[in-house]
Amino acid sequence: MGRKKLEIKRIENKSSRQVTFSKRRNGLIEKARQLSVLCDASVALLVVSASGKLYSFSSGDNLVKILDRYGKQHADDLKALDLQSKELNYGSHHELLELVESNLVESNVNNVSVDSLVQLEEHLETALSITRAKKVSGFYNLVENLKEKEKLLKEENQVLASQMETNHVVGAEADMEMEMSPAGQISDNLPVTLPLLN
Amino acid sequence: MGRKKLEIKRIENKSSRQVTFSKRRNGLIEKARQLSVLCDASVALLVVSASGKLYSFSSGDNLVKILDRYGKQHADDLKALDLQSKELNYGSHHELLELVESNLVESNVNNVSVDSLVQLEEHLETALSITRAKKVSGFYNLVENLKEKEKLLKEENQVLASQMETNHVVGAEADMEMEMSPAGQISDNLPVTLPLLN
DNA sequence: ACCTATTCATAAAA
DNA sequence: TTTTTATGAATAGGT
Repeated sequence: MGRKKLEIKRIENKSSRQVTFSKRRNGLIEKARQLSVLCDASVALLVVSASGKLYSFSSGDNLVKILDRYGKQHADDLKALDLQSKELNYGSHHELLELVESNLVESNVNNVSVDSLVQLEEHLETALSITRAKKVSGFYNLVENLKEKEKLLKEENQVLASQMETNHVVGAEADMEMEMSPAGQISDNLPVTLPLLN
Repeated sequence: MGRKKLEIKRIENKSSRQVTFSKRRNGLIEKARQLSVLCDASVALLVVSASGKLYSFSSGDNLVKILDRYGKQHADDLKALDLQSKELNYGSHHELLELVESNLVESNVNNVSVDSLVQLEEHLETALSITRAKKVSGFYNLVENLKEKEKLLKEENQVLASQMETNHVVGAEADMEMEMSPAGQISDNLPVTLPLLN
């Protein structure tokens, strides 16, 4: 939207690249803000210039809230995982965040040593790691359980199948169709409308 | 930039808010892409709709490095989830971490303003959020697949069981032990050393 | 930074 | 949702 149409490829001229970056970055951040306001959405935007400077926007709610919000969509699954109440402990995490915020506010943007900030950051990271690790292990447990169930069900199928074969021999009657369907493949052809077992 | 000037405040009409969200979200993501290409910048954008859907863009693309960093022990699982190539894009996250580290080291623990540290912390949080959100959604997919498998296998069991019953009637022979083991309990007594099925 | 000619994004309507 | 179209916004190139 300028004097000329600009191809979307890396701008070679360094100074105009710099200028464009500056302009478009501001525009992008403003657009992000507008989207969050107009549509009541959570938006987080992060831009790192080629020279390494960082710029960002994040809609009112801090990122913890954004995550929570994303999580609510899957509340039922989380409930199923039983991760929401006891295993996960957002308490300390949250307290840390508050601590950081209040410290930074009270300090009036100075007075706090860089060292203590670094320490706070480390604490934050630790809290995040713990939280994350617990969540991940919860997922892994769920997945393990499901895999185990799957395995057992397949074995059960196996048993039933051979049982049937025995009956075949004894009863001298056969259902050829069944023998054409090895246990490992039957599932692919099953109708999806059969009633579920417990 | 439409037929009318739009005030930047929450759009009350639900359907036009939805439409606007859809359009502006696309526009924002496209702008983010353009900025990253034109100016050789790293950009990460995360949007969560009011209804909880997650949309994101991120410009980096060195997933392999992140995998190393994130933990080799999870590499296989991520591979199994098929998250490593397209869906997940940990590039910017990794770059950010490196950036933060180098910034903090180079600055010799002073010289960095509190503000910029705060900003760095926010950026880190953002990167973590994006990474986490994507990982979580990957897990959900895996879990869904496994549940579906489980369902099909149970149905298969049902079919086999009723098939057996039919044979029973025809063959007039029964294996009492089997009838003592309802499907739901067999699993508890199975050895855990059996080879895993595919 | 500021200035405009242009191109782009998008509000409203379908 | 997607398309169309009229119009307001963003911005490329200059100063």
